[in-house]
Amino acid sequence: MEALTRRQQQILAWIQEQIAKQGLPPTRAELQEAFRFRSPNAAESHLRTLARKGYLQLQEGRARGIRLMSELAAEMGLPVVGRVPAGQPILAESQQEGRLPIDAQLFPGADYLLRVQGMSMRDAGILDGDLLAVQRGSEAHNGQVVVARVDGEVTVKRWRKEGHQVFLLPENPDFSPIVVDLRKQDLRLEGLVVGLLRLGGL
Amino acid sequence: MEALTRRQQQILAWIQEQIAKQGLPPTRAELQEAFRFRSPNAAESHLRTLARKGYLQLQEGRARGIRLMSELAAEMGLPVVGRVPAGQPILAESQQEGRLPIDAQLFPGADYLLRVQGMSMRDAGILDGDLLAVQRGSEAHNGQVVVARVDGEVTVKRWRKEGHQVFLLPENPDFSPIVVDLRKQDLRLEGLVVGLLRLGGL
DNA sequence: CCGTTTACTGTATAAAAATACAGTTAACGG
DNA sequence: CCGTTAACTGTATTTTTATACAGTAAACGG
Repeated sequence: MEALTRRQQQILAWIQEQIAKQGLPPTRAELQEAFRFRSPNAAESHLRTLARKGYLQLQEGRARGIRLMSELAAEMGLPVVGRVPAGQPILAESQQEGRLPIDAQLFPGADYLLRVQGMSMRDAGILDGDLLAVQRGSEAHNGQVVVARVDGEVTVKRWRKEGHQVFLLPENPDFSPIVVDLRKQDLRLEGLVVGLLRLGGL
Repeated sequence: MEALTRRQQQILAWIQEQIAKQGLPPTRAELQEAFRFRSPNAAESHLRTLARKGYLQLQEGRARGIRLMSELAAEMGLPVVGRVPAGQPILAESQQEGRLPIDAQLFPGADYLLRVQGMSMRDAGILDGDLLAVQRGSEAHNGQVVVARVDGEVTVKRWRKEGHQVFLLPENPDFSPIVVDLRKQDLRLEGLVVGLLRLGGL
């Protein structure tokens, strides 16, 4: 996204503040008043610039027809990803079950929701069918619950790295740890689990 | 707050929907269009009525100057309830930790979020610190996970009723079932667990 | 150096939006 | 049964609001 000048940042920030405080986007005249412009066109052209740079959308002919893009993005919620076939990228359109209207602030940083299959993380309170909020990333600390891909298969496990070996630890004594030798096997860290959602009762 | 007629409820609901979907309160003309009124005054007088009854505020002379009352605004999302002292009602203001911006559609029917204390439901995937979405109600089927109050204490357990006895079953062998004889002891069913939310990684 | 962008002033005007006034019909409540 | 409220129709008239057009001055970028 194209960068903003200091003035443009001030104006965008003020618009965001107005929406938060007043519950309404401002008019050109209100923007003019707030910044002591002597011409409504100063407001108009700032809005056009912000729209051109992709920070907001203007709805023509509508009073207060200003829509922040951040607002639009937040409204889209998070995609829900189901079974991921070996080799397929996680966010492939074909794997998406849909979207859930989740506020971006709820799981900060989350990129998608992954439906859990199996009971290998049972003792960490992660059950079959649960939705995990996943933040994409390729680095993890030992002990974090991660989404990883070993030989094309996507799995959720606790991460432990020691030298050239990675241990993907289940949290269920019925399952065995997966040991990956990075010199011999392919391992890809897809992301970190940053939250969990279970819909419906038990 | 004064009650609304069915028509007024429809109109208020539509206004709320518009604000959520469009990011803007509607104009009189948009309300007229949506409900196929042949006069803008139909919209105007409905708005006045809703304002008079305290459901919204009209800012005169401002385009789209409709503001849902703070109570309604505050009621967006769900309240988060923490430790509930014996005897206190669950939704007592003093016990609320805050609110989380959760879309009503996410956990249909949920009235509040209850923070779990302890590990008695561990094997049902409910861990200490988790948030349970609770639907208030005083009836449960055997096998459902419920929020109940025994002798003033709030607890989360699996429900089983047999005649005049209720078994509140933990899901952790380290804990013992609570057996309540309805003829001798006080038991109140506070609600059903309809979802679970775990914020942050593990 | 010269074209482009930023950041405005100043003046107009058409369209959108709020809002007043005058009615009608049906239901509701005492 | 009669006053009141709800739920509208129909017409007008301001105010707000968006937005076009014509400029200016300074900064920026190659």
